[in-house]
Amino acid sequence: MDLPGYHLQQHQPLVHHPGNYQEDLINLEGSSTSQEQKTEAESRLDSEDSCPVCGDKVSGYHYGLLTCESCKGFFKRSVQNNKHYTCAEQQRCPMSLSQRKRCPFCRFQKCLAVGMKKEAVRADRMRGGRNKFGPLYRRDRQMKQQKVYHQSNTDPYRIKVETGQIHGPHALNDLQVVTSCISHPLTSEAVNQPHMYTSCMGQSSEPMSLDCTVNTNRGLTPPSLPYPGLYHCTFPGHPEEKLEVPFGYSPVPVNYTVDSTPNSSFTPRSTLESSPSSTKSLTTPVSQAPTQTPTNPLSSALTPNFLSQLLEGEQDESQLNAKVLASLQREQANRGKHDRLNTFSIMCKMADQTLFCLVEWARNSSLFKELMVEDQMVLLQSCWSELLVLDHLCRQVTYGKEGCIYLVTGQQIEVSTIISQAGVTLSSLVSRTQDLVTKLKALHLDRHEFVCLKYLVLFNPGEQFSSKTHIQCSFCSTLIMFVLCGFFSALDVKSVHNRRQVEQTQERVNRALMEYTQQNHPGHCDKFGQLLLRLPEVRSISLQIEDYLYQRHLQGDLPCNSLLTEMLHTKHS
DNA sequence: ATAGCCTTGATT
DNA sequence: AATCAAGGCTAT
Repeated sequence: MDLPGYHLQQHQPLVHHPGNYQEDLINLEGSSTSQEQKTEAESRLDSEDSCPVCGDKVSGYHYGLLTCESCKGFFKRSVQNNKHYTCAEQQRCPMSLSQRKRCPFCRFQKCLAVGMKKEAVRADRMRGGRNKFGPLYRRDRQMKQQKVYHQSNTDPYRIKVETGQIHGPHALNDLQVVTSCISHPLTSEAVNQPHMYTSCMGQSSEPMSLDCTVNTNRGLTPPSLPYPGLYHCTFPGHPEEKLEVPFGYSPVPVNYTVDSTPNSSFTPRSTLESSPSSTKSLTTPVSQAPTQTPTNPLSSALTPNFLSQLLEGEQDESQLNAKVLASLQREQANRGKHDRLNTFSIMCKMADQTLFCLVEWARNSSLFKELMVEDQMVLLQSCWSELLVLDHLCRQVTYGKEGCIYLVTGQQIEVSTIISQAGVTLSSLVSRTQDLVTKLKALHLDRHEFVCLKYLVLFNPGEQFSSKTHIQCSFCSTLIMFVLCGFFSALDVKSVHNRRQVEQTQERVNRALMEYTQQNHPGHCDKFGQLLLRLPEVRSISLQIEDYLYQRHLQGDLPCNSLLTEMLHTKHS
């Protein structure tokens, strides 16, 4: 996240939406009678006037969004005094005007969850004046007005488009921001609107989180490690529409594009379709290459076909956009008014779903399937964040407009918005990622080259986890993988068993990339070298993202039950 | 510790 | 000069 994008570089999470993100996000208005509509309108007004934390009367914008006077004071005291609360119950205490005093822990968590920003509490205690969030408040107000206007003028059967933000249940730091900006309503209207600002701030929930980086949080929120172990049951957070999970038993890969148009070159194919031919060709020793030298497994003649095989697994972007967007909207719609995902959380969800798709992509790859399951897992655990970054980069190079980040949902967020709201870490990630995007755009990276880079990253036998530590650390992840995959035999994931096989595949892809660039860009003498030179930066960014996400995770900012969290846990534990 | 009201001061 | 969000004060 940026996360690759996700990173949000989330938490793209992006655009913020100033509006109420609660309402905005993904709201389906519509199907209600006039009477119901009136009720909804009333409740909407209520929610706009009520504190997203406790429901009390809002007194103005405080630390990022509209809240009541008491929660403002509570939040200020908590942050200024670096309070560490604990919950005597299950950390799910109800928060209302009458009960807000009962559990400061839950109240503070709620404050963070709805998007109150610790960084808005001044360390120097200077009074008066305005802070850097002033413009946000203004935008939020504008968005709300627009929203009201919109609501009163829209077809009831239309999905609202507000932009929601994403904030994590707790304040997120930087990433959140990124992510957050996601707009809320992820409707098509939101897409392509550079200013999705809206909801982030919204009182509601939106959060804008962004970086809380600095001390604010630390300590306030005990690390809540979300490992409910629910994973194996429903795999929450992942595209429900999937019928299969990665590594599923079924030979048929998930087909996102069931209803997709066949003409897209990105249209994914089922393994059933592709495997027969691809498997053969991929596994076939190079002997067939006529011009090839004995020592070179890859022949020029084979390259085109080889590359086309690699491209077969690529997913159609528009379908991916729609799928992720729909999934987020669905989740948001299923949440309570004050339980909406904040920007950071939305970004994390986006990253999580993207990750899920990438795992699926790998799993459906003929080359990857040749590896033993244990090695597949080692490789994925090792390169997942790099794949996310690469995926994000490709999206930006292909669809991103200048100064904007194109999210996996198809929405766009202005980089400046993210930077202005993100913390140091997140801003740095976004900047580094955008710099890389600029370089790749200059290189005119195309799909073939991109897919080769993905494979090079995937088939990197470089660092593996090792030994017992890994076994322990990766337990959750491994468990999930097994559940998802139906594998029950590989608890002893260590390093790649068949290193040579992985290396040979990597070399093969490398060779294909080299030949491709030489053949298709003869004028660009060193495009191949230039592309490879970007990988270290991808690696670096991915590691920074992992660190960032892990920190947020320790603060309890990451949504629970996500593959993303499990991957992080595996690596960091 | 809470929360309503007051003061402050950069921005508009 | 008016705003208004941030910090301060203080009765409860």
